Amino acid sequence: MDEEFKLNTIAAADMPASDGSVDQEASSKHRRLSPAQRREDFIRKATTLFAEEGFDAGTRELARKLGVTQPLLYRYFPSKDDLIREVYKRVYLDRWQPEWDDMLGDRTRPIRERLQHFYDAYTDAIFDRDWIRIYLFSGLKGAAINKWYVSIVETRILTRIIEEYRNEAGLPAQEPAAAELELAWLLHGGIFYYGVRKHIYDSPVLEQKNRAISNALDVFLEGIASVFGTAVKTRSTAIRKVSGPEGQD
Amino acid sequence: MDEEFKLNTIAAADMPASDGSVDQEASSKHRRLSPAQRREDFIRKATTLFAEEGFDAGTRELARKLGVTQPLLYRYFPSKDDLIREVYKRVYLDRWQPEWDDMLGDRTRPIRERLQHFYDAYTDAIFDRDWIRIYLFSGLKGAAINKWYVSIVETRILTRIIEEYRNEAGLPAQEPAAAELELAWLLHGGIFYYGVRKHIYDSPVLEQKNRAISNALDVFLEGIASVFGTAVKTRSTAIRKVSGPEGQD
DNA sequence: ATTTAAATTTATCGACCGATAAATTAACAG
DNA sequence: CTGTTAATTTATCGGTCGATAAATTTAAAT
Repeated sequence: MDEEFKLNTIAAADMPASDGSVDQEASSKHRRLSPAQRREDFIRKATTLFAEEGFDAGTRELARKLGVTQPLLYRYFPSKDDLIREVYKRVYLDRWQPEWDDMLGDRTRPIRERLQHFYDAYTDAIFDRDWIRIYLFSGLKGAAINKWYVSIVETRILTRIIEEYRNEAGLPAQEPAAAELELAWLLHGGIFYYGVRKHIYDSPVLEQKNRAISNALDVFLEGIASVFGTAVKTRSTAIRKVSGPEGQD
Repeated sequence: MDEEFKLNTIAAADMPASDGSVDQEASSKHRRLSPAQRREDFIRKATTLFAEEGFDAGTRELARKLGVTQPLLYRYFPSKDDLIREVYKRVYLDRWQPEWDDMLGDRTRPIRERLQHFYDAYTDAIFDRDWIRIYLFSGLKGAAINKWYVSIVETRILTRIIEEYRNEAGLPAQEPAAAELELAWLLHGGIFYYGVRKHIYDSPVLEQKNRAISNALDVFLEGIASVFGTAVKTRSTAIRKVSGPEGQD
């Protein structure tokens, strides 16, 4: 893990969409694009192609989807691996929102509210077919950036969740124990798996994502309160029933 | 999902191991194996090869690992896809233990004990590098057997967990609501993700798997007890601290 | 020892892969 | 309209893929 990665600091670049299956545009036969635009299109289409078929998808199919020929790719990227690396960057780096760091640590608000706010926003960003499939494909490939990102999740999200919980519960501040981190992984992995079921298994999930998260947080916070032997005001609403579509309160 | 799958009913076949990187055996140059043994070797080695490199791994590399030539494969399998289907069967069907069904429904024991027993056994079977990687690779490929298995998890494990919890908590028996099932997925996915971190991300996890499961069950059962507005004796041990390696009780 | 059946290898095919070089053509400057 | 630059295409190479056919070799039967 020598290569250095750096999380997004500003909003991702916003360029024209061009999402159709074969981009032949309106006008004549061979339209010319600016190098920046063409390069952007390659990365964009490569992301969705690799997300669907894996990184073994062919460069010819990619070119076909862009309505260009295959060798053109090599005017913008020295090799297919370089293209893949650019896709990694888009997925892993550009989608991270700097404000997420602040959301979890904002002690002016109760932790329950912070967690809901964070996971609503975080899953809005990552529960995306392209993102989650590229994430798993790259994980299976053993890509360095995947391992790096896992460590980021641990330090910037999970460690913080434990720290903030201990603070709110009046427990002494300390480095989270391995077993405590593992509990944070339980929550995080449980929520993440919602996205896996939806976009990898193509399985039906509870339609209201925020409901699923809300219930998950209730269970988690009430659960660790009991397990830690501490009490913390956690529930967002009055105790009634598991809030789902059938009991629309 | 027209193809019918059938879960294992008896223990998986037990044939000689042959795990070395290149099986050239002791004796002479070209050893001949019985068709059954050779076929078995192909499936076995294909499982670990595909688990590592995905289903795009070449048939020549597979043959090389077995110390035979590539066309020999086609004497035992009509096509590579047929070999892959056999691998699927081994992973998805043969590892399922029929007794798991009974474990969760055995009302002579408290639900906490049943859950620990089940997840200890279940994860012993599936937290295996070959299993979990083949599982995700096939999921990403959209294999029918993967979707089928997800439905099996839902009906045979998660639905039952909710039913048994409701029973133990004295709640009226009823078809689990979608939001309740989603909570069971939270537990299941959280536990499953332990295996993903270990075998897909190659990330360090809490060494004692049963500890991680035990803590997960404590949080889950205490949590839903609060959320459901019910109380159920759940803790396995006295309330002390999150049981981890540091507080070895 | 000879014969026979089948397990295994050698040789090869057509398709596709990533990549390179050279020819072409669109767009723009004057 | 002409000339120049570079975006794009055409043509192609060497390698690998899954798969097939034919030759070979092992092992067992007689």
